Amino acid sequence: MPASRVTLADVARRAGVSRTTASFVMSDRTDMRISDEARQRVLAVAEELGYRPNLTARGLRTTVTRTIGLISDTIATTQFAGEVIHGALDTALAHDHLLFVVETSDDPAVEQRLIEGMLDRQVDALVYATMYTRVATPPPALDGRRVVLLNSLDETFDGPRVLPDELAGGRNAAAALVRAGHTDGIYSIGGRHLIPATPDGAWAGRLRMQGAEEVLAEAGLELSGTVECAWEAADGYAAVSGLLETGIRPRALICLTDRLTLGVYQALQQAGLRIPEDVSVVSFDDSALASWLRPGLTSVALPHYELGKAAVDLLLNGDQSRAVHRIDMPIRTRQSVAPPAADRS
Amino acid sequence: MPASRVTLADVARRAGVSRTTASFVMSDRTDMRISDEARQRVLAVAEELGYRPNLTARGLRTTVTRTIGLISDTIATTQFAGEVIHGALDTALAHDHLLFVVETSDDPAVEQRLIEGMLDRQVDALVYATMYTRVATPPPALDGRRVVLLNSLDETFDGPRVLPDELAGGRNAAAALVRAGHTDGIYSIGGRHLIPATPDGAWAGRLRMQGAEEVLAEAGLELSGTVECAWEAADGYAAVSGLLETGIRPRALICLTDRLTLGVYQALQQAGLRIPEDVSVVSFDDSALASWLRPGLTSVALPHYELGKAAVDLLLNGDQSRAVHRIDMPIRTRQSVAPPAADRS
DNA sequence: CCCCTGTGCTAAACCGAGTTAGCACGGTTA
DNA sequence: TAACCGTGCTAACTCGGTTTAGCACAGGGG
Repeated sequence: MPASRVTLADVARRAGVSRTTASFVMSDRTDMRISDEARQRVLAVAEELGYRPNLTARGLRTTVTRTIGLISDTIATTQFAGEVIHGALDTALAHDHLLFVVETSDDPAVEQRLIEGMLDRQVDALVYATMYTRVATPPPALDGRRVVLLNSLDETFDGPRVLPDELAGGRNAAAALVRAGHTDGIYSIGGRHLIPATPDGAWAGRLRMQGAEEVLAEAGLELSGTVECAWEAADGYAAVSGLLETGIRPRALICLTDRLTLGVYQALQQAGLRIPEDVSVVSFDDSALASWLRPGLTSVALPHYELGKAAVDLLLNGDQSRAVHRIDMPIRTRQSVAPPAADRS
Repeated sequence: MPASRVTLADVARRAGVSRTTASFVMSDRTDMRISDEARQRVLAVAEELGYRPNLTARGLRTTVTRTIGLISDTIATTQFAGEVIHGALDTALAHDHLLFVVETSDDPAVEQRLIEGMLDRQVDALVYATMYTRVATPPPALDGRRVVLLNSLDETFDGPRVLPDELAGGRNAAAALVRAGHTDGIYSIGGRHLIPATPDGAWAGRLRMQGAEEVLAEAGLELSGTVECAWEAADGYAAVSGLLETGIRPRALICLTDRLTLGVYQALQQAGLRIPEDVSVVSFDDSALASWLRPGLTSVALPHYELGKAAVDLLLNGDQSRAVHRIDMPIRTRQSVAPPAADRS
């Protein structure tokens, strides 16, 4: 039974002091003179009764609720949001905050309702997140609030933003191949994501490719080719099948997502090519899939957890500066990369 | 700028009535006599000023916050929690509620802190969820609260529980094969999950197998064999490779998870067997993987969204009866099931 | 003319904290 | 001996709503 909660008044009464005194003791304020004896008495009683301040009441008076809103366009579809929530949650908890988690499904009316709902509950600050990196502008309802943008390219936003460091990620992918000794027959599968929906390529795609090409150039190398295609499993299968049919025998592949790589694996294995003995494969995302594949897929991680963590950290540290925080994309090494076979040089 | 909010007092003043009257109008209470004229005036002013009640203040007085807590053991690792959150969120929103989402990482100390945090914020009710079905008992801190258990087998719990209907799911899987005309060479890969950690099998495994065997028996059929193994990708690969090496040529496989099936696909394709022409495959989970695989995998869905939805529905309908609500596990038909080839009967 | 009933409204208390203003007391100094 | 100061505390107000108790007035009946 939720036996009616112990209030500050209960504590004060039992300790023989006024509510005011009890309040000052509990909030540890030193600008008011309280005898050490009274302080100890209040603390002892609070402990004994298991007093916990009612944050709703406190919130009403102080307008701070120790609560943060996390607005996302999508939660379910991808593993993305799960990790972001996880990172945000852990960080919030470390600072004694809780999270309202909310999903707009990219519907402005829903978004409006959800934001109103959070403001009605007096959230202290908000993370405005999107599932994948794109230009996402927070609605006017958030103007003047403490907000951090997660995964948004909105340059006009006047506050901190958190983004994955895709350029460095691209460099990490190529560096793994260079380190293994690859010098030629390196192909990119997926490329910049030059499909009708994104004719100029996806932001992530452009930066990943740029990073990869930088590293190759620094080693005096270059890509033998790029298959531009969409980033789904079927596209990876088609891309590599096509490559093999033209007689090309790649020695290393930079695939732009793990999903894509699922198809790539199927195409390579169907053609009797062994990973990594015949062909090395690096990918991006480090999704659960990367560890399920055989051999385990070496993949550059999208730092979802760290993105969520960084966003909440910025909010709780009160950082309102207009800066872009790029989060490292570390490579998770598994078994899909090996030195090129000597007999085929 | 968050221009200081419009309060009920503002509305009352402008409408020329007392706060009491304004309050009664806004909360649409009929037990107090308000002239239609006054009512209209208040409503018009509220609309004009864009009045929104401060739910913190209301919560303090009424102890209802229109806020629900969702406690989960894990969020990030699986797609599970994402869908559960999604379903819970949608349903909460439909009833003008918001969700605190929280993850315990199965650490009782963390769980305790999180529950205290939610109670300090006066949540109205809570969903106590686990990532996969197991005996999970809510801690004493939740005694006497409105709680729904999601995915827990705790028989001692005195309230509603929500579970996937695994027995019906097992029936659905087998029925798909029977419907396609399969009569023999049907094997189960994964079985009851009889591994050292779960020597009696997993709850889901037992029910899925029972359901499948029921349906086969009703059609006068039976399994040609079961490979008991763990439910990861590598196990699926090993299981089917092993089967094929003994000279067995299965005609249909019931695989107990999509992950497992990923390995199964690799083993079959490596052996030159075509799906579904040579071997039909049904699976469980309907994860994203099922749609990524080639050919698309027919899979019995774990109804995560519906579980979350049902749990919140029960909470908001005030249902406190001690009942187990089994949620349907519908089969998602793709391309991995076909009639058995005639030439091999 | 008084009493009664119904209508329409409001004053004031309340929820549980935080915060401001100031009081009582003892000791020190002029 | 009064003025002054520091110490230790509390009364009362505040936040923005909900809720209880009851007041003022009009109209009808006896």
